[in-house]
Amino acid sequence: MTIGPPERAVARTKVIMQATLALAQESGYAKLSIEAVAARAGVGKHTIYRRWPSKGLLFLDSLLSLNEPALNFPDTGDVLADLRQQAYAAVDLLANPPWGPLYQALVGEAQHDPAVAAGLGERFIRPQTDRTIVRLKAAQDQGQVSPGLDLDLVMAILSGPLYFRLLITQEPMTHDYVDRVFEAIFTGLSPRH
Amino acid sequence: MTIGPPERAVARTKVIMQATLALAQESGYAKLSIEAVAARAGVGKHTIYRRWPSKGLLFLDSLLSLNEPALNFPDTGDVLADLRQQAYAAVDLLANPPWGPLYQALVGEAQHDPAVAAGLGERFIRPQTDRTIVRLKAAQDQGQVSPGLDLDLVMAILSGPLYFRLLITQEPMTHDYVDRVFEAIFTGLSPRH
Amino acid sequence: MTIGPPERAVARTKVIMQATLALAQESGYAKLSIEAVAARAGVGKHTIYRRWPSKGLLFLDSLLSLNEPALNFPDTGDVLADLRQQAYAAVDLLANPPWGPLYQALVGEAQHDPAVAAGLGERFIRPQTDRTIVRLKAAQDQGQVSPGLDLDLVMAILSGPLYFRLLITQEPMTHDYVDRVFEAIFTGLSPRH
Amino acid sequence: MTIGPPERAVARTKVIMQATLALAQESGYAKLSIEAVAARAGVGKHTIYRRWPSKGLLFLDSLLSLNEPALNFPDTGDVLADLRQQAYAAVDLLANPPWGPLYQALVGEAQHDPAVAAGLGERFIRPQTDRTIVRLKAAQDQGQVSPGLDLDLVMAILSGPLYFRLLITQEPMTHDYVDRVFEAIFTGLSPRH
DNA sequence: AGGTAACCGAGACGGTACGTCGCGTCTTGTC
DNA sequence: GACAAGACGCGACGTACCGTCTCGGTTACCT
Repeated sequence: MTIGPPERAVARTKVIMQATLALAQESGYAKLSIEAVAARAGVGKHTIYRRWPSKGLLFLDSLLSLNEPALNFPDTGDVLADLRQQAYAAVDLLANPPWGPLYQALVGEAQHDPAVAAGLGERFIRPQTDRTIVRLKAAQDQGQVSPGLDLDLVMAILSGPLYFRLLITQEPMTHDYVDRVFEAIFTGLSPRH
Repeated sequence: MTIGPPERAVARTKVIMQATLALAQESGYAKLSIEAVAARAGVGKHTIYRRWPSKGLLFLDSLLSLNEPALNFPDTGDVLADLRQQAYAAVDLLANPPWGPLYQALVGEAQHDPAVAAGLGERFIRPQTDRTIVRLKAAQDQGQVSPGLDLDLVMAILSGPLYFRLLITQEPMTHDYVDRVFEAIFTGLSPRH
Repeated sequence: MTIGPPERAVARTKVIMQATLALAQESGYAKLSIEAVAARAGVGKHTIYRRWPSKGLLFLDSLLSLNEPALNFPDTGDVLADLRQQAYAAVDLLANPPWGPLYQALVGEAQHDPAVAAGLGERFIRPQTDRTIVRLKAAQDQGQVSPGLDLDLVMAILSGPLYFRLLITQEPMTHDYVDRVFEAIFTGLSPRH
Repeated sequence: MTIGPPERAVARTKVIMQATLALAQESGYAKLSIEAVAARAGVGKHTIYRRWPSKGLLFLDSLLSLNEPALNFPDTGDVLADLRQQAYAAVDLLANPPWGPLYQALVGEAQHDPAVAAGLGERFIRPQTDRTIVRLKAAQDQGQVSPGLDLDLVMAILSGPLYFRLLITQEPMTHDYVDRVFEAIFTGLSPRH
């Protein structure tokens, strides 16, 4: 006896998401077309255009509809270990299908379409970052992290090398890579460390 | 009796590059079309297809044809200061038109087109990285950098946060941001530093 | 305690007719759409489809709902003069808005849609013709018209040139044209007449 | 060694005409679509739009590309007999497939689209009329037709009843009908004739 | 100097997809 | 319980580019 959006609409949305993901995985985002999504979903094109203004935002929604395997944000008391766990989880997600290639394409699209960039930022990056920052804040309160440190900056420093690998060098991301990044950053780059 | 590439071909290539850049700056890479480039350049479409196999590679070439303001890679003996200078130069380039938005679009395209990714890697990222590594190697030899350190990894750690800003959060990049990244990385994230 | 059609239904029909006519006059029959009629009339599309099976028949009804200015069919005893009066009246109707262009469009639609052709024949042409034939019959009885003559044929001969002008040459129809047609037909085409 | 339009273009035009006629005969003009013509002709839609601005004009051209079986315009010296022959020929053409239904649809379209009306007038009606008028002029010179008579008007009077039948009552057109029209017009409608 | 081959602009061409419109059918929720 | 509002599958619209393909009209090179 709850009130909400008509079930029909929900069902359409769902089938469209699935068709989008299926086609994106089969042929890649570049060859994805709204026409093909509509055909695959057994849906009129207008039903898609009614919900999404562009291919990019459709794709963003469909990717986010894959309920991410709950990137865990543990708090064991050891902030370094916890961050490493988060990084492992992120790598596990981004280095493997289906997320990996799709996410890469999504970030690519964000460079062409400001609306996608905004959506990606608000709906994926920001929440993800916030949860990391919660952990960092706790560590900061316990004196494990420099008091005045900009925690968004820490996020950028920890994530940056991963994105560099995903997007720029496009080499495989592994736990080992995470380990080496962490070691370099936290053990220090200078010989005296 | 000079030997070299036919001058006309060179001239044509040049006008195509210029047309590509002009259109990309006016309307953005997403709306760029080979059709429009040909029209703007006063050139047959075939003349473009003869030289470039795809829009992405045409765009890559045209961007690289902007002789980058020679990112300088100084060696003053102070490796940290030199790296910072490099970062400043990179930010000056990437944070401002025309390079900034165009480069962002190029990296975006590299996510959709492996050929662009390869070209970008070989012709821009790799050389850039190599020159940085030369400087790091020198520092390493002088004992200013940990002996066993993977210098490609250092590059990733230094560049990563900048790319994160450029591509993910899409916030403005400034010298101040570089300073804060360097301070966090080299002064250390833990309170004891 | 009166018996009759529900008044609300009548009212709704009326507003639909008006909307149809208004749109047809504004944009022409070709651009008329049931969608637009419903919107203009402030009525659900279903309400229209419940009453009319096609755009053509809706338009036919709406045109006939304009109570034609009672084409008069006089009987003054002079059949030629009376027919001429009828022709004048027809021209007055068909040569001027709103009837003129709308009727022309309706006849056009009748060429594409047999249902419209049938409706037009039964509900406009046939009654009109019948009333003319009544007058002709009287004249025939009085010996003013050849006894064996097919009066439907006479109708075709008198109307034909008017329709030719309306539909084929699409030149303006005037009383003068009627006069010239009548003179040629009744005075005769050969010089001996 | 003549100069003219490229053969390829001529060939395309021809195959498009044929596809248009085939589809129009199969499904009727109302259901004809440029999309379907393109598919049937094995041609891109743009190739059609490059040549014709509307479905109506495409159809007009395709109908006229059926080289009409040379409606003959004889001159035997007997103008009445010659006109009757012309009328027979017209009826033979318009009363039978393929011309009949297609021509009817074309005249219908002319009521919705001024461009079609103009084309029809200039490219079919006018030439047809002119040839009839040539015959009438000769008769007039020989004193078989009233000297001052508007010959366009004669054409309207002779054609009108045929078009009335084709378009309004939509009954079959036969030689017999022609005979009855001619008898009524030329023998006279009044009993004294 | 003339002949010929390569190159070029222009753009036609078969396609694919775009984003929009209207069809006729179907919910949904309101009055 | 009738009805406005409009979602829906569908088909077609007219447009934009794709990458390939003629088509003539210069170059520019080689006898």
